[in-house]
Amino acid sequence: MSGMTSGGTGDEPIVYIVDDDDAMRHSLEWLLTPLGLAVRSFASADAFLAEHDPGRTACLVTDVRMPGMSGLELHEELVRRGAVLPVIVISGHGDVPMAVRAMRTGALDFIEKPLNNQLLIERIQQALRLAHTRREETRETDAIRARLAALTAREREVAQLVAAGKQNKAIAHVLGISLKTVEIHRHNAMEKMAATTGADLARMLTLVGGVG
Amino acid sequence: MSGMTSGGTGDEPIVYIVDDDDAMRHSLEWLLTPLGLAVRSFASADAFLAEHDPGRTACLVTDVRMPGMSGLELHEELVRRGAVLPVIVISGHGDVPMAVRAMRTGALDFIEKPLNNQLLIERIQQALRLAHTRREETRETDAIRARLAALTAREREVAQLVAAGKQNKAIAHVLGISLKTVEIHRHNAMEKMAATTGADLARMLTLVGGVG
DNA sequence: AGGCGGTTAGGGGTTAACCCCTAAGCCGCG
DNA sequence: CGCGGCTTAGGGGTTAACCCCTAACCGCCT
Repeated sequence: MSGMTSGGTGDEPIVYIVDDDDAMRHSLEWLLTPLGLAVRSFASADAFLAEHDPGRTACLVTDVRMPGMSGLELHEELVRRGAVLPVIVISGHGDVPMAVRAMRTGALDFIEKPLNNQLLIERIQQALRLAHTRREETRETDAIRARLAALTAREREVAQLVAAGKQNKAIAHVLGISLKTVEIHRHNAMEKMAATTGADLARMLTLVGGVG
Repeated sequence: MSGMTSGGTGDEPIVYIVDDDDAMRHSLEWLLTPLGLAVRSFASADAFLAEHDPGRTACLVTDVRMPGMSGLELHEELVRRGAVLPVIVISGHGDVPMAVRAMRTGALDFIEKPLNNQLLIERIQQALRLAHTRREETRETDAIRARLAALTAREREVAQLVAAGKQNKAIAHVLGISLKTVEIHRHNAMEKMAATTGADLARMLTLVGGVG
């Protein structure tokens, strides 16, 4: 469930900025762009949610206090949506409970204004590295999921039983079909999944959560 | 690397309290004990580090400001030591950076004084549930590690190659020994590891990080 | 010196996995 | 209606895995 949105090759990392304050957005753009970072900024959480590309290697820098949806609510909404992009929350009038809430939601950091530019840049670079790592980690599982989706229903059933270490005979008994048929499905599944051995198949399915 | 300390059966969860303020410690004891919770309190981080049982299902409630090692330093030291117990940090004079630091270190929560007893109890119960879950998760891997340690060097080598999906013939070639010998080691390894199939073995070794 | 655990190796047989080929019934789509 | 994809199934052969038994060599400890 990641990385299969917006097929473009746009793989350079991007920094999303969400802040209702025009001056702050521009100031951040002026700070980050010279570093060779791609920046895309939004004046509201809704604008960000509507227009950003969830499939991209990116991080988000969001202010807390904004008209409409707050930065914290935006963060929580992203988590609800299963987003994986690292989030840095900034705030002009933050307090401890607010910071704790942001961190519990999974923010990489909660930074108070006035911003320490050096610290912010460091965090953003850390966030992008993290985004890249997560992307790498999901790359293989995405490929596996894609191949898994190409299996027929029967092949998937057989594949799961194979991955569980059952032998063909047992699988045939469980599914109420012939040993020969199991061998066919097993072979097709292994081929479609590009698995060399049964252990390979098992590894792939557990990576994807095929056991449940 | 967990749960193999202090062999006692003491499996009822315990709440560790670290605070230099006698009144606060006693107040927490009086709050928690009536709930049926085992409580053990310490007046300093050093005392806690010296006397607590790292193998136990437990959580830690620690104040930040204390003579000697602070609560944050204690938390960081525990993380360095690979501890897995959930930590709740409480503070009378906390600020945002302090809260962020605690949360980044992995605290479950950072709570300001005066304490909201109901909230604290809730968090402690959540922490103990989490500790229990983590313990369950490490229980199997601990058992696997123990069985793995009972293998001879040769058996471990063979087991890893088996788990990698290699067939006996290939393993024999790699190790420069006879197919027969591989079969013996394989059989012994499977028996000692209580694995029914090669896939089982693979699962165990990856759980323990046997591939890395 | 004898015993014990680890490593090595073979004989011989059974079962399971894998490979190639054929083939039939079913269902949807052009 | 025929074609293709999915599922079903068998024949027949090769290879690999698994099981039981014997047996040698080495190092270490009693």
